[in-house]
Amino acid sequence: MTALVSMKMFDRSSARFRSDIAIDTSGLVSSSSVKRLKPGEALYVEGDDAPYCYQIIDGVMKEYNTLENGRRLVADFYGVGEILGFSDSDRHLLTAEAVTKCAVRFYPRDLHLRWIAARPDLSQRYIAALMTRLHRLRQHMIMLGRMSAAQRVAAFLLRLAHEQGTTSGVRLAMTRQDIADHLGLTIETVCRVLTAFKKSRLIEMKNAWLFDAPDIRALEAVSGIDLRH
Amino acid sequence: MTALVSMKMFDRSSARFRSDIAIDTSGLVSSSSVKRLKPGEALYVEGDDAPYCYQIIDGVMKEYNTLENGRRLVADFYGVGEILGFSDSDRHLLTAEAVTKCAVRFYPRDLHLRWIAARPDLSQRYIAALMTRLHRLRQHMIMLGRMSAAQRVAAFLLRLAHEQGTTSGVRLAMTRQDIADHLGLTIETVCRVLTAFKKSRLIEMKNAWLFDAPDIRALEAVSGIDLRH
DNA sequence: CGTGCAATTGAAAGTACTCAAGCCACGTGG
DNA sequence: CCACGTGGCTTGAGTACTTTCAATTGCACG
Repeated sequence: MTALVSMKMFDRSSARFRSDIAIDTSGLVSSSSVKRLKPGEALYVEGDDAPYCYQIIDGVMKEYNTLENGRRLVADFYGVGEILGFSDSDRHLLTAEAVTKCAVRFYPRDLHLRWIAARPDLSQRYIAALMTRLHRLRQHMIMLGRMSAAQRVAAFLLRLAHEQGTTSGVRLAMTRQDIADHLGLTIETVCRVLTAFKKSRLIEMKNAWLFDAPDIRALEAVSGIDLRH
Repeated sequence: MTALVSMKMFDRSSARFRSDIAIDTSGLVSSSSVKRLKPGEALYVEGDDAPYCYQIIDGVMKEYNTLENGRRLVADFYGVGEILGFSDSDRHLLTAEAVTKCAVRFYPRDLHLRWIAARPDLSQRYIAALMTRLHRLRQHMIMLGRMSAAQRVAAFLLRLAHEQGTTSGVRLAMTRQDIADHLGLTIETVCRVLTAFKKSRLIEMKNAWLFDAPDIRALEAVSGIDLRH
């Protein structure tokens, strides 16, 4: 009865569902419940108490925070198997919201932490998961600090293709605004770059939320970095 | 004989030496040694094995990585009491280099981890330290993704003033290039912004490495965000 | 077949970057 | 003691890229 979600540290080569952040929570399932969310519905809000940890069972979620000037920064998008809320203090530092229809399992946060603290091996795993997230953030910082709009969008498309394990029919679950806020760009710039990619045959789009990347190498060349380790 | 360096989670109001990342390492001192570094000297290099953890005894260090295109991103600067190398996997993900003359204590990393794993309370602290660093990175991401050059420089100056606990004679230990690479700007832009700040009396500079901020409020207004929690 | 939201496109403006030169403090060697 | 070289900082001019503001188009839904 161990519904193990293995944690593949620093191995994104086959991370179809980004299981590198996932943690084995089988021992906690007994004390968990499931919540369903409609697109746009919030799971928790910045500043809220953080009594629970959440694991995504189905759908895509995003975490973001809103700045004083009304601008937004989407910290990251999360897919099936990923844990949310585990890296915050006792209050959530970000808002989590459903991008698509979602189902999440949740269980008491203190239980999660106590349960982990009691088992050194799990502490290690937990620490490793935090380090993975730290590493991801660093990669993202490089993007925000040192890459052009085209490079950022290319890198983002590559990430999606990679996660979904395909180069044709890759799904853009999030809006252009979400992408823009994730990449530190405006929505218009995202559109323009996508249009430029289409014109130069780097990608093809059946509709606004589905694209093919016929030549991954070319896209990687545009992105200027490769995200493998 | 407990030379405690307390960890003040999420309390930077009195973080003169950013002790929020510091960890009590008194139990490890016996198995540690001290290394001295000249400015520009590397403590470890990206890709190196990570057999040690380091605690800064004196001086200022920086961690950065270099990109394919030769550009650089300075992840962060670290002062007395802070721990380096603890948040990496078994290989360093960043290069650490002395900004000023430095002294660091170092001890075996696996010992550090095993020692921590054996004590649940310390696991918690370690996890908390990782979360603090995660939070810091997020703050920095906001800067890189959503703030103008002037806002970034203002925020950086405020951080230094805050860490050094003074508004007059604040020391810029790092070069303009380091600052630029930390803020995701060019060296020229950093200079121009500093000049603009001088002209508008937001700061005064005796020389290139020492500044006064007579009106912190005004500087905070320019930065657009305040870094308190 | 409207209505409304999201995406796209265009034109103008602004911001930060690139390249290039000048400045200044400091250390070295004649 | 001073010319010279070096490294880091500053400034200027021109350019490229991204944003802003303003329509327009496209698509899903009632």
